[in-house]
Amino acid sequence: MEKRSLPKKAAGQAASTALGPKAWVAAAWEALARAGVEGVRVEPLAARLGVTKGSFYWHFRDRAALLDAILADWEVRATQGVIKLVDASSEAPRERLAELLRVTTMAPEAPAAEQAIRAWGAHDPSVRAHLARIDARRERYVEDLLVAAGIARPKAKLRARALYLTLIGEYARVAHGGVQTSAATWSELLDLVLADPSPAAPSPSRPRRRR
Amino acid sequence: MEKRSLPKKAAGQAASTALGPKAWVAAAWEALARAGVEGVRVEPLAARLGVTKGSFYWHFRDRAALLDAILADWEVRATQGVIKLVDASSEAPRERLAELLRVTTMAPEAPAAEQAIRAWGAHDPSVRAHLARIDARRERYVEDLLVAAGIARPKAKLRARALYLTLIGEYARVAHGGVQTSAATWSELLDLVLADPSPAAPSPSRPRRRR
DNA sequence: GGACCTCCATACGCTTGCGTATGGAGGTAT
DNA sequence: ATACCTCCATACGCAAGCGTATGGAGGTCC
Repeated sequence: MEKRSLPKKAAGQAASTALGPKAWVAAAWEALARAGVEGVRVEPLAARLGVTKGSFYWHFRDRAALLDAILADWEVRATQGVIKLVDASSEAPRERLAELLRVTTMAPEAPAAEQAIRAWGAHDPSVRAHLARIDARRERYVEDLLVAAGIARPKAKLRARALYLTLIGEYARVAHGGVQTSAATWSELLDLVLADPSPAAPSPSRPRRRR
Repeated sequence: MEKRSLPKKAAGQAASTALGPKAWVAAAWEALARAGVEGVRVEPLAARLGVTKGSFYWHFRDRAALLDAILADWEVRATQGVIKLVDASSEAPRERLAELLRVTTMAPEAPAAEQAIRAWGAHDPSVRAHLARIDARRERYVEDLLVAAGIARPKAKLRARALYLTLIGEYARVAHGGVQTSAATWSELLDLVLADPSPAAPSPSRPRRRR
C-alpha cells in the first residue's frame, strides 16, 4: 500500500476539524526550537494538537518523515525566503548587507531553530548534506554582496566566512540564553567587514611556532 | 558519616579492575560528542565500559549527577586550561592571540564537545548559567588581549565579540561536517581584527606603535 | 440509502532506559 | 578466620515512545 489515494485537496471532514501535515510540521517546529530534535516526539505532539497518534500515522509514514518535512520547510523559508527578501529590498550592495543583517539577527525564532538544526546535524548524516548545501549558498551570497560592494574577491571570501560564522555563533549564543548583540554592534561589524585598510603590510611577519 | 561511609580513597579491589567516576565521565564525554546529551545514557555507557548499571549507581546518585560532573570537567579543561596555557606561551599579546587561535581551532574534540554543550544549554536552564559565565570569561580574555595589543577598549570589545562568535560558529560548522577553516585563514582573520583603519579620527593616538 | 473515502480514536505489543533492591566476589582489617 | 567494606552483577518494576491493527464517525458520490 503506497498512498491509498490522492488527498485531492478538500475532502472528508470540515475544514475546522481538518488537520493537515502542515499543522504537524508547525507543531514540530515549536518542539524542535524548544527541546531539540529529541524533543520532537509523536505522542506529545499529538497531545498538544488535541488528537492522537492515529492522526499522525495517517499523514506521515513515520517519525523520520516528519523530520524530513521539517528540513525541507527550513530550507525554503530560512534561505531562499531571506535571499529573495533581501534582493528585493534595495539595489545598493551595502544596503542589502544591512538589510540581510537586520532580517537575520532580528528574527525571534531563528536562533533556537538554527541551533537545534545544527545540533541535529552533528549526529545525523542526512542533515549534514542539507547543512552543507545551505551554508555554502548563504556564505556565497554574502561573498557576492561584498564583491558587489567593492571588496576584492579573495578578501570578500575571507570576510564572508567571518561574518557568516559570526552570525552562526550569535545564533548559538542567543539560543542558550546569551544577550542578543545589538543592532548598533552589527552595524559596526559591517563597517569593519566593508573597510579596506590593506596597507600592503597587514602582518609584520608572524614567527610561526611549532609544537 | 552519614551515607554509608567515606570512600577513603584507595580501598577495595585492585587498581586494574577499579572503575572510578573518572572513567564514567570520560565515556560520557565520548557519548556527548558523538550523539549529544540525549546520547549520554547509563546503560549503553555501562555496556561500553564492560560493566553494568550496578557500577554506575554506586559512583553516581543518578544520571543528572553524571551530567553535572561533565559540566564541571568542561569548565576546568576548556577554559581555565586554555587560558593558562596561552598565558604561558608568550609575553607578546599578538603571539598570545595567535596561540589562542591555534589551540582552540586545532583541538580535534573541541567542535563536537562545544556544540553538544551549547545545544544542551539551549533547553536546560542549569547549563545556561555555566555557559553564560564561561562565554563572558572567554570573551573578556580576548578583549583584554586585544587591548594589550594596542586596540582601544571599545573597539576591542566589538572585535573580541566578533572573533569569539566566529570561533563558536566554526565549532558549529565543523561539528556538523563542515570543512575546517584553515590556519592561514585564521591568521588573516586575526590581522583583520588587529588592523586599525580608524574611520575618521575618534582616537588618533596610537601609543602602541613601537614596543 | 448504500457504498466509499477521509481522518482520527482505541488498543496492543515491543523496545529502551531509569532507578532500586539485593546478593555476592574479592580484598582489608583485626 | 571472621567480620567488614568496596565494587559490581542480577533481577525487577515502571514509564515513555514507536509503529500497527482495527474500527468508527462523518462527509461525498451515485
